[in-house]
Amino acid sequence: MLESYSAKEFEAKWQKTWEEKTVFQPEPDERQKFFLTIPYPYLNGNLHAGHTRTFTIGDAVARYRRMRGDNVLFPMAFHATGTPIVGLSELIAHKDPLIWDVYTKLHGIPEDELSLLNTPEKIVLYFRRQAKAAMQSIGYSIDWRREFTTTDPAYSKFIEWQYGILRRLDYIVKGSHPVRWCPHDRNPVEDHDILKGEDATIMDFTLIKFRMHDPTGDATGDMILPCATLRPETVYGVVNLWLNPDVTYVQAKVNDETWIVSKEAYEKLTFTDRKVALGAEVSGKELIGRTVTNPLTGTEVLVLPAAFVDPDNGSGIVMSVPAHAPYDYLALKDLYDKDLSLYGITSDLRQIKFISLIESPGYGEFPAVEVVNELKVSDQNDPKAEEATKLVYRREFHNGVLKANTGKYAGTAVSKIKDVLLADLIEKGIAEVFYEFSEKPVICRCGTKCVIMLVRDQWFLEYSDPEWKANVLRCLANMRIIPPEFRVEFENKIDWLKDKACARRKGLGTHLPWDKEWLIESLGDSTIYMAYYILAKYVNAGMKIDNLPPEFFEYIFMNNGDAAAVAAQTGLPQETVQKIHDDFAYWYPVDIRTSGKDLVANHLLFFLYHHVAIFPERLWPKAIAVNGFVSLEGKKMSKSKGPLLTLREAVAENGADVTRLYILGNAEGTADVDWRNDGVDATHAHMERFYNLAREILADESLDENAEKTLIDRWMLSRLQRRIAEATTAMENIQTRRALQSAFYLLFNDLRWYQRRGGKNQLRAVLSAWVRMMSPFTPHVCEELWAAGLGEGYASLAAWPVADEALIDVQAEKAEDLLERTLNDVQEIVNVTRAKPVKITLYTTPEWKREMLRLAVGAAEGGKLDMSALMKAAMATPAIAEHKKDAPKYAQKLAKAAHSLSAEALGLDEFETLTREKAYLQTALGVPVEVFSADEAGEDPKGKSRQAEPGRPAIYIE
RNA sequence: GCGGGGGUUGCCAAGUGGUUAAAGGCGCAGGGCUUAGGACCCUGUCACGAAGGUGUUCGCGGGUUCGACUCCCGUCCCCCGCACCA
Repeated sequence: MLESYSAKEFEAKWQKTWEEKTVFQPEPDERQKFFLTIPYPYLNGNLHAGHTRTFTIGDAVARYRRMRGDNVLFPMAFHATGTPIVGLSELIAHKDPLIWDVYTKLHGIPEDELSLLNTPEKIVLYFRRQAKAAMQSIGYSIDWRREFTTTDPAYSKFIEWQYGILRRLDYIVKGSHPVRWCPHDRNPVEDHDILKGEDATIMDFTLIKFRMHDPTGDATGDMILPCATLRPETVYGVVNLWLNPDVTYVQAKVNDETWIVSKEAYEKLTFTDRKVALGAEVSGKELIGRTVTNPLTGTEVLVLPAAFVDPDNGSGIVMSVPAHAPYDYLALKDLYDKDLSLYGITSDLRQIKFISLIESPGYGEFPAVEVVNELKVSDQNDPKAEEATKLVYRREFHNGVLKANTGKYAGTAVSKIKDVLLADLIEKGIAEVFYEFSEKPVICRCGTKCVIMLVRDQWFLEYSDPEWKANVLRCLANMRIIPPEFRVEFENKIDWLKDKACARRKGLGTHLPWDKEWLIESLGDSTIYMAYYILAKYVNAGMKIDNLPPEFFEYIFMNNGDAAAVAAQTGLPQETVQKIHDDFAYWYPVDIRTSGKDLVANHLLFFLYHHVAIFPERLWPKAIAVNGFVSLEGKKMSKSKGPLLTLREAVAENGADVTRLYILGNAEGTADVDWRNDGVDATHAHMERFYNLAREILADESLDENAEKTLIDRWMLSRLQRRIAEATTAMENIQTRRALQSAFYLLFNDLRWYQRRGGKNQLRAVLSAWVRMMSPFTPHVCEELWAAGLGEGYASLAAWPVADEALIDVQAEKAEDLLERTLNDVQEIVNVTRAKPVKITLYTTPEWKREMLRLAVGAAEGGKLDMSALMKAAMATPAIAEHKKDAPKYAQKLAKAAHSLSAEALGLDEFETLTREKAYLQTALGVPVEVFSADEAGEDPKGKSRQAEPGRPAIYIE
């Protein structure tokens, strides 16, 4: 009896062996090096199936490269800088019920352990241990001598050095930017801090400053009525202003001006960089009926009442452009027959002429009017007014062009005008920017309504710098991007990237060396840390670098200076300094970084930016591979809401190899893997079959590899070469699914056919290649099998098989094809006729049809076949001429298929093949089988032999 | 809205101009394995068909072509990213 597939036992055994025998701890040598990195995980929870996918892809690639003879460095570390861990420790300390649930149920942490994690340090330590154990439990070939955490003091030293360089290069500048802000917490809010309004984005409105003259005539008494708009160009079409008569407005000192805005708007202004002071309240009613001056056109317009004006949106004052804005048109229309004398308005509002300023195809003068009529919007309170607004906005934005009445902007596309105009208006002092949420309200987890805060004197990484950008694009152009269609995505994102705030007040991390109040933002400290892996080995071995000067780093990483000088300055042995320097020179640059696709627009971009800024071109990264996510039974995984599958759970339930095989075999590239239990079970069953078959082969002492190779032996070896070639190509392109299809599933089927056809002597040779091909994917079971008699050393270090062209045997493959096709044809006839055959006769093609096919293939051109020419040639061929009765019919058939004619079928002696395999055919069909050539058909009761064609024997079933 | 990816036979998923009714897996059905089997092996799985055939399919609607799942145009739907957050 065979031992059963006991993954748990031997997986642990091999993991221990790898570690004890330091199998994956590379040192520089004469081999080609390969440095592979994967973004380290953030330590605010356990590793889950998403991490598992990215890491396992990386591990498979590392193992594959290793087996191809490269000296592979695959290190791993842990990310802890930033704010979430601090927040988490507080929530755990307070036993926040939601967090408690998430971490006990989803992350599977026992309550007593969780309750101890009440400081950031304890969390980091705990999850670091968990993560490492999880990674070891799935068998990653990581060099753990190099692990570190981003909160290590030595790492901080490295980050300080890096930021010193960036500062020196003038890539770090000061500026201000708007953030979502919680007034209660006095802190920016992140997505996961938000209770409601998570999708809200910050939109920049233009405030256009309409001027209300002081009735006393003193210009210093003028007041500003700022109108917030997303379409500043429409200032040319303003015919009145809207105020809500039921809203309380306030006067406010804003810098040196007096503004009138809604109370809500005033509150928002206090969070901007303006100097503000609250003045008297003033009701909307009082202002209605006054006139104001359009600051751009100088036109005087009336302030009118409208209910749609929301005091909590913009300034609470709206400019009215009825030609292009449905709400404005509707509100004005609503006033036509109203008595407005209580506002002192007696003029006929119908006299107000609309001003059209945008030309767009499909619309006339007043698109707003047209759309309102088209959608039958009744009034400003009709929900359809919203739809009408969006419709006009969309069409005008994309297709609209400014008309002559916009002066120097005439002819500009609406889509291009905003930034230009805004800059001009600001320059003229008649407009300002005002930030507003796209969705409201936005509520912080503490229950407070969030505002937009303008953070001043913030440190920025100047990613918009044109030269820096150009260098990153150049770096990208020389890189390999996998999958290739993601290259354009990278290009777009580089183009789009703006300056990024790189310092924070809160959280874990490294202080800015020149401004200690600030902590370096955590994405910014994770950009060139792959270089630090080289150093980490020495730090872990006891070297102290906490007080090392920049010169040390300069020498190690930039080759500036010399070992002797650095040794003298630092007190380190010169040998050590030299060794680290040489290690770095050997291992760098990064040969490939594999990552989830969520990091494309942030981390991976910064990774390129910082490498380009700091390192010389020869040390820029060589390749990036991007992969998709993992979903669970079709549902998106969520760390905070579930469902969640942790790496440890997956391995505990299914074993390391099955987990790896499933995750690598079910999707590749940016497609998501769907983790489904029935699929995992099926993978488990396959794994077991593989193991059992392999054990059977290993136990079979009758195999004689040196016996003369039969057709089926040659076929098997031929197929094996093809599978090797396919899997190799796939692995070169990091297509794990495709690689596994060939290396595992299809090869499995090939082997089944081989055995079914009586093959056996090559089983061991096939198994040897098979186990080696599977080793990057399912390393434990492969070690187990390898050690059971396939070879010396470790499967992990054995040579990846190389396809041997000489073993590709086209004849053997064609013969097997013919056999399989013939069996299928017989089967089909049997199915259709529902006959119970007692004897089957096969007739292989007559020679003249082969001649005819040969002629036709030669004569076919551009998918066409000239029948008369073919027949002429045919009749000139004696072998065909003898069959002139049947020849035209066959020629016709060939002509019909002219576009796909192939000489394929001519390369095989079908009669010889089928005769030789008669015994197998009889076994497979279960009845006696006779084989004739149609040229000597013998007894042919139904004349079936006439149907025989090249590649397709005629069949007669009795 | 912008950018990227995608919609294939019950499900997952290959396939980018002809050898494709369309790989492989799962599921399902039938048979075998001389007790059982959720183990293994074989067969079938779009429809019709008493001779290997024919018909209809690849989100939807058009077009190019001798020929399209594959190319072009339009349209609908789904997923990811849009930042200061890891």
